[in-house]
Amino acid sequence: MDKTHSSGGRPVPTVADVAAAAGVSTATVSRCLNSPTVVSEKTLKRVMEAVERLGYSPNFSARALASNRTNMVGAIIPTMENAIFARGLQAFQEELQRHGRTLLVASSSYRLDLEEQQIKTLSARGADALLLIGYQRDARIYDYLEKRDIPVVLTWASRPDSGLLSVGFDNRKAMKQLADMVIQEGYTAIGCISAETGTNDRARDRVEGIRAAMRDAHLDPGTLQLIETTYSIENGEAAFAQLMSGAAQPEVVMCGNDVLAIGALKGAASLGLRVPEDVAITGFDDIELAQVAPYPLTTVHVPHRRMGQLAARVLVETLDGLEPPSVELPVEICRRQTL
Amino acid sequence: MDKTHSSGGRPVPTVADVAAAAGVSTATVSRCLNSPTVVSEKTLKRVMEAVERLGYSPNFSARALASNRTNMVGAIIPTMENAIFARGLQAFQEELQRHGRTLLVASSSYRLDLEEQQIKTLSARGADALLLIGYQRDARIYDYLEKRDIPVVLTWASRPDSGLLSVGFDNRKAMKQLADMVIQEGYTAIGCISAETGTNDRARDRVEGIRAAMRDAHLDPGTLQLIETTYSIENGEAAFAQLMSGAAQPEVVMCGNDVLAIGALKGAASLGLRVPEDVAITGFDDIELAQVAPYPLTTVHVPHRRMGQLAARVLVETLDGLEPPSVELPVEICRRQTL
DNA sequence: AGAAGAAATGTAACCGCTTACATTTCTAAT
DNA sequence: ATTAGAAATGTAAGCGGTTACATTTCTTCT
Repeated sequence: MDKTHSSGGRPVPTVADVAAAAGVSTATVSRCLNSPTVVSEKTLKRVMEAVERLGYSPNFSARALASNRTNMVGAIIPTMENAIFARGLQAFQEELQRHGRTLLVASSSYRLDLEEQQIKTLSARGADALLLIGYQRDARIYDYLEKRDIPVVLTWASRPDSGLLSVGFDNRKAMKQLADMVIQEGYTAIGCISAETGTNDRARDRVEGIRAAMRDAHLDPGTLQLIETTYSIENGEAAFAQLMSGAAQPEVVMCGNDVLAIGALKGAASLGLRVPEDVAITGFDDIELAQVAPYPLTTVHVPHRRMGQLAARVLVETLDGLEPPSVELPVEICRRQTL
Repeated sequence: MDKTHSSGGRPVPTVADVAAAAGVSTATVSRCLNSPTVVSEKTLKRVMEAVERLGYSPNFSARALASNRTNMVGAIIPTMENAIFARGLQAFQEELQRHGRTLLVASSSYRLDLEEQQIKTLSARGADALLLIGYQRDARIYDYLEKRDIPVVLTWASRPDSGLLSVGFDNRKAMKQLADMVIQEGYTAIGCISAETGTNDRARDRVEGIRAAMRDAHLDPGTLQLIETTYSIENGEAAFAQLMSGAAQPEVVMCGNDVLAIGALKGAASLGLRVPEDVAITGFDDIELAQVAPYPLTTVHVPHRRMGQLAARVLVETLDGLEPPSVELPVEICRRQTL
């Protein structure tokens, strides 16, 4: 297929065509498009008319090659199926769009090896900058990105003293706050359903927050009944059933996220347990589901949208040569009916 | 900043470096990477070792410029916040990834003008192909894309006879099927909460499906009580309240999607109405929410994941020069407790 | 009017890769 | 051994922009 012609149409115009049409050099056309201020009013007008008339739009790859910037920003998230990531990503994308950048997406399925692969793919694809979730990954990856001058923003976590740019919140502190409240209410037999803590720093930090609260209250953190499973309502339900069938039934089940908590809630219903009278349940994230559930869920509200938006802003500023500081966003305990 | 050097590191290697290291020409290096079969076993090995040793990875923009393909596929969806799009997009992305393509994302916020702008942006960014939602848009856009040889797949709808490639389902038929069932159950006073039908062909077709069912059953489609609103639980609740406060209260409220239906369900609860005894409610999409709602929702199940995956497959095939046919996916009525 | 300096524009090298075409090397048949 | 044809490799011309540097055209001041 002849790539300069579409079926029966005329060739796609290039700078040279515009330059010829406007009677100027290609350099001037380029300047009109990229820094209109350095060009005279008159030529600008003439060139822009030619651009309009020919329906010219600059070839992206050529521009990227010559200027060494793609204006694309990559995001690597575990999965868009999780509403929290979808929401954060949407806000991220909107803010990027506002700044003339385009979003490249890859997903890791919560696997560190796949994430590393995606990081390489997206940087090879020319992403100018990257958004990543959490902080846990091989140090060599950070080296690789630094060597390539690809700025990174970490989200969904906060590492103010790591030297890495982040826009997120403190998972440990947030969960500890919730656990403090739980313990304050008199609960001592605590169960926890978490995502896998081995490969997921957010999950690990949250569990750690519970343990810290227990220590503070002179409860033995060793008594925490922890079940790790993967993200789904069904798994939450199964884990809940398992917890409640153990020797020492917990009085409260703290879940690593709302989806697992909804599963626990379903589990309680099918075991005929009243919530919170027989067993209290808490979540994390405050997704839409949390408020619509049979019992409105007590959970931790995370400002996902704001996080995505700020992450974009911070990256764009970095690309513009500034050095914006990391941001730690506040979270809020939402006490509803399950505790 | 010196782009060939990172802070203190060595320059990023190019084909020329690899060629020199392996003692071959740049053409041979390129061939090793792109069509290893035409190169001799021995040189291939030598070149790949050099690639490995130098940590070479081809410059994306240069490759795109020279070969006129970016291996990026764009998707323009209303918003990722809607779980159905997030889910479909995730499947789309996974399948693209499997075929060595990367996903570019833009969002239109359900606005046709923004969508058009995004289409232009993504094609200017070099997207090799595009996924779009629905079929309603200016004919000139299809011309534009055809002129640029950018294949498109339409999803979330089915237009077998339009000449456009689509992987989707028939919204009208699906909703009619549900409405047939509703009418079969003896309901005649029908209300409907829909997304805006003016700019959303899926919404329009679904409402049309209800009307068609009414006509078939000799009910006057003019009696359909329709409220249009935008996507959110709150709006669904408000619309429901409005419907029920009218002179002729509907016996059943059919909603354009599950989110609106959940809102209606909340509305019913706060009005003290029993579902389905006092008023029946139906949804559309079968998102997770539908099964967890206070009353499990009667709705239409749409195979979002499968749609996203097939859309990717069809686009990749098209890019590979094949001419895959459009696909119309079956939907399934999920009768649960709200009807 | 003439000169100095600023502003606008032009020239052409370069970005890193692919690929058409030319050349060399190998294979196998005469 | 020779040679035609196939296979492997090399040469170099783009791809379509950007931008450093050179040149021309304005201003403005003496």
